[in-house]
Amino acid sequence: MSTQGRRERERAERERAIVAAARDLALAEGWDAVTTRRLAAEIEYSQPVLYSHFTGKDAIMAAVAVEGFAELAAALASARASAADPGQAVADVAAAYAAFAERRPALYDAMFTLAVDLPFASQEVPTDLARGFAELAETVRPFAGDDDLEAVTETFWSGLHGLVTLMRSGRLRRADHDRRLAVLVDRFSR
Amino acid sequence: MSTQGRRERERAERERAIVAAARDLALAEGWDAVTTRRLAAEIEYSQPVLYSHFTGKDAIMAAVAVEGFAELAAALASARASAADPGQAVADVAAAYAAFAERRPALYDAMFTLAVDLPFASQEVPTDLARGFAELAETVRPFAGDDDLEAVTETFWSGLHGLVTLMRSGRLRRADHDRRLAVLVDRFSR
DNA sequence: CAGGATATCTAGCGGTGCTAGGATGAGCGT
DNA sequence: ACGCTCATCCTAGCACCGCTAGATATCCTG
Repeated sequence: MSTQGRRERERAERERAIVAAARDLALAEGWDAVTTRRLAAEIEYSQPVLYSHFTGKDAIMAAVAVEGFAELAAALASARASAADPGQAVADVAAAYAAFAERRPALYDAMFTLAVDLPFASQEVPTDLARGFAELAETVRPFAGDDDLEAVTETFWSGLHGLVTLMRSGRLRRADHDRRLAVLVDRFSR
Repeated sequence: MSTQGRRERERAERERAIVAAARDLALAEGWDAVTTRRLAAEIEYSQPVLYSHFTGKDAIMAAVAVEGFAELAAALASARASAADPGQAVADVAAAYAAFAERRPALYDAMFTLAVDLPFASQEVPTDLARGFAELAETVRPFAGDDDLEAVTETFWSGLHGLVTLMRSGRLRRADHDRRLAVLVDRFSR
C-alpha cells in the first residue's frame, strides 16, 4: 500500500508544479502567455493531465490567486505592525497594498480582476482573503467614527484597488501616484 | 467626382455600422460574444472588411469606448447641474457614475478596464474624456482644501472605479453598495 | 505470469484573431 | 461603346486557443 502513498505524493507534487509554472509564467510574460499547451510543456506532461488536476484554466488561475492572498495578507500585516501610530498605519498599509500590486501585477490580476470562479465557499481562500481584509479593517478602525466598519473598509479597499488598476492600465499618470495615495490616506485617517 | 463622394459616405456609414454592431452585441451578450466573425455577419460583409476600417478588434472596442465617454460625461454633467448644493452634488455625481457603470457594464469595461490602445493622443477621446474628468473635478473642488485638485479628482475617481469594478466582479456584496457609496461621498465632501 | 484497472498520450473538435491571394466589378481613357 | 486598370471584396487558410474522446502504455493485483 505504500505505492499508493507514493502515487499520491507524486500527484500532489505535480499539482504544485502546475500552479508554480502558471505563476512564474504569468509573472514573467503576463496571463496571455499562460496557455494550457505551454503549461503542459513546462511540467513535461501532456495537456490533458492538467484537466485531471483542475477543471480548467480558470481553476489554475484561481489556485495561483490563492497563493497571492496569503502573500498580500502578510505584507499588510507587516506594514501595520511596524507603524508608529494609527495614522501612520493607514499610510503604510496603503503603500504596502500598492507596492504589492506593483510588484506582482499578474498575481494581483488573478486575485482581483480576472479569475471569477474563485472557490469563495472553500476553506482556504476565505482564510487568507479574510486575513487581508481584517488587516485593512483594523487599520481604518480608529478612523471609522460612526460609520459601519465593514463599509469603511470596503470603500478604502476600493480606493486602493481603483488607484492601482487605473494606474496600471495607463489611465493615471504614474508620476502622481504618491500624491493620490496621500489624498486617499488623508481621507481615511481623520 | 460625385461617385467618390458617395463611396466615402458609404464607407463612413459602414464604419458606423461596425461600431454600432460591436456596441449592441457587447451590451447584449458581453465582450466575449463579440467576435470578428459575428461582427462581420452582423454588418453583412466578410471578416477582412473589418480590417480595412480598424487595425484590429482592439481598435473597434476603442471606438465603442469613445462613444461611452460622451455618454458618461453627459450623465455626470446632468447630475452635477441639478444638485441643490455642493455637498449634494458629490453624492449625485457619485451615484450617476455608479449608475452608468451598472446600466452599461460592457461599455464601462471597454472604457476603463479592457481596451488599452485607446487613441489618447487623438482629438476626440481627450475631449469627451476630459469633459467627464472636468465634471468630477468641479464636483470635488469645493472640498479639495489645500490638496492638489487633480490628485483629489483622480483619487475620487479611483474610489468610484474600485467600488464599481469590485462589486461587478462579485468581490463586494451588492446589498451594501449604497452604504459604501455614502462613505466615499462623505470622505470627499467635508 | 496473465488480467484488469489506472494513468497518460495522441489526435482532433470547434472556436479565436488575423491575412494572403484570387475573383469581381466599377470607372476611366480612347 | 469598348477594353483596360485598379480598387474593393471574398474565399480559404494560418497558427493558435481551451478542452475532450478514444487509443495506448504502464503498473498493481490475484
